[in-house]
Amino acid sequence: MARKSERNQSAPETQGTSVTLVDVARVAGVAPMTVSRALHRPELVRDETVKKVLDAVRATGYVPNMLAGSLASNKSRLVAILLPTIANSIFADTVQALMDGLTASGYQTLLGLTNYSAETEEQLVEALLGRRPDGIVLAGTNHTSATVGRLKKAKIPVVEIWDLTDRPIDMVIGFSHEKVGIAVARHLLGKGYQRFGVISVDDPRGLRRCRSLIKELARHGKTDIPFEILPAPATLLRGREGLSGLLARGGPEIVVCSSDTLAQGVLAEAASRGLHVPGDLAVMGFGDLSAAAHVSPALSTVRVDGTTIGRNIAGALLARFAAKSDKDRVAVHLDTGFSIIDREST
Amino acid sequence: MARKSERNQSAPETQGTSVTLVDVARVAGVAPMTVSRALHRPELVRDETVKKVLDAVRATGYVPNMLAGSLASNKSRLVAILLPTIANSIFADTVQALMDGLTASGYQTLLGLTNYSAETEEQLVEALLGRRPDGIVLAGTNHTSATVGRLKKAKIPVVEIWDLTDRPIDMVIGFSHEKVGIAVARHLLGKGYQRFGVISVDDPRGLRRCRSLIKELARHGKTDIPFEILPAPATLLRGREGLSGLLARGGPEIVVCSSDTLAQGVLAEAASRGLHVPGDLAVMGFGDLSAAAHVSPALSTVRVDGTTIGRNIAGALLARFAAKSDKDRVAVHLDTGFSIIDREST
DNA sequence: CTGTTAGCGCATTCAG
DNA sequence: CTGAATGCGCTAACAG
Repeated sequence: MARKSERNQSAPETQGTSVTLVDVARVAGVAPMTVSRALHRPELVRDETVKKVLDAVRATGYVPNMLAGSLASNKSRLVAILLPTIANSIFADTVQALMDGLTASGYQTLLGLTNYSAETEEQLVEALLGRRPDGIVLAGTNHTSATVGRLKKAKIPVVEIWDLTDRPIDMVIGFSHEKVGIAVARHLLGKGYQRFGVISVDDPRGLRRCRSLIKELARHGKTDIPFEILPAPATLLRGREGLSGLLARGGPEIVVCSSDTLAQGVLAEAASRGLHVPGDLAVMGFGDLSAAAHVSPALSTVRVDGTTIGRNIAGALLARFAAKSDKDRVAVHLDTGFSIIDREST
Repeated sequence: MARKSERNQSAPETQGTSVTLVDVARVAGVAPMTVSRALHRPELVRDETVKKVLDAVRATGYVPNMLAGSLASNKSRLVAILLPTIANSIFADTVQALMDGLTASGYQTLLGLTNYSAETEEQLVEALLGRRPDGIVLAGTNHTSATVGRLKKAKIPVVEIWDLTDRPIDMVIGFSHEKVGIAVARHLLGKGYQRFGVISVDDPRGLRRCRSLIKELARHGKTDIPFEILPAPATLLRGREGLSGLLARGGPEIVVCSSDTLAQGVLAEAASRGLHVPGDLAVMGFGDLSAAAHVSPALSTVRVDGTTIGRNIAGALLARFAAKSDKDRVAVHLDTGFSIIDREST
């Protein structure tokens, strides 16, 4: 069972069995270490030698084994990202920008889907940590204590996103869902609305936005707000169901939705019932879906800039990766804010 | 710089520096190999010993280093997935089901976004192959020859999805976009439509569906079909723009869209212009978005069951992973089909 | 059922 | 600028 490589050097790309650094080194007529350097730190190697190595790489079809590299260097160039779901994800823009930033710097992405379950998240964190990622990104700030413990012990940069907390595991980049609720309530009250309706899917952050809204409304004397909670994830159908539910409970003037997707469903249901938006019914959404505000000229929404958030996350991680000493470890606690886009002119 | 572990065994979970198998073995009073077995093949170890090991694992906070494990065993338990984009992805259900299936079997997912570029895909494949994934999933069948070469040399299961081809790299699970176009054309002609309009984003598969439709219409004497092509990715705004464009070129009776997202945008634009669907304007979409068919009771669509596709992909990969000899390597070339859901009763 | 031996493929460290 | 030695943490294969 001779496994040492004795491939025919004159027949390039002929074998499937793994080509190693040693093979490349032999073909190039240099030491393995020189190949490694030529590939990763070419400035330390004479141009001529680099060229020989590169030719040998092409000739052999060598693909560096990053498992071995990561093990030896104790750096994986891997970032784990944990999201609730990929369906209709409000995180889409954030993830896109984050991954773009990481990829541009040579990092790769491990994805895990928690399905809104802190227990699932715990298992995923445990498993993903086994890959020794250089950093990890988690949606939200609500984790089991075991998860938090693991993460703190891992001694790698952790970014909790799309939320804020006073007791972050490490870094936080997000905004206050309570503030969103309050801001929306005040905004709508300021516009003179009297009869409210609220629709949310059963997502922790969405619920907090809506509950905060309802609480703020109560503070202004508006109580017993009809509130429809539907199963996650948010879909257009859920939005339609939500509006149907609200209408059955007496039609509101304004419907606030926990997400743009839901709001789109509400618009669809309104259209099919012949309700004019915003004349008969005003609708407010929430999200970073690029086109959300364009669904209907009449749809208002809370806009969060996912692309910027994603870039900031990538930036925060890359800065940490580049940090030499702990002195360089900037603390990131970023309130990314949000804005209310009001399309209405009632 | 002593790096060998000499942690205080009585102070559990006290250190961040990596706990290794050897540490656990020492605490448990067994050999390292026994720890490995107790963790991965407990049926080969006496229950009592397993228990000792598990206790030691908890006491030390050990997290197995899968980089080392993968290197030694030549199995990474990693699957790479390459998609065009994560935004409004028509693949969402597919990916969700695929990842669920893989996760349930202990596999983890490396994600890469190609942005609809075969060159980007090529670079990603090269980089991801460095992690030595046990399998790889690619959206579509259009790849650079370098990509194909790399993939074939890698000797791992490859699944091309959401399309069909006569010359697959390895396995294929998808359907014919040409057939979709033809089927839609015939269906709509059969319903008596005369004036067609088509909207697509600049996505290879979407374009093929639409071009096939237009070609089939031509075969039936309908030529010069207005065709709006907009920049990817598909958004609601693109749909609105598309309809505006078509209306400027003389209103069609029926608008066929390359995706449900686009169709939703068309519905929104139609609503804001006071056009009744399907009375004034019929709309046809395409996708696997769970709620798409519920946007409007009047929206027709081509339905592809992404969840089933995802399950099949996971199944095909897992079967390959389990295959002992090449004899067990089932060839998978699966036409998953599609169906036309017609909501209209003109 | 458990232990021992020998690497997996690479990068760190030091010598030249 | 290049090379040689050493080991990252784990598991396959074999021995007991």
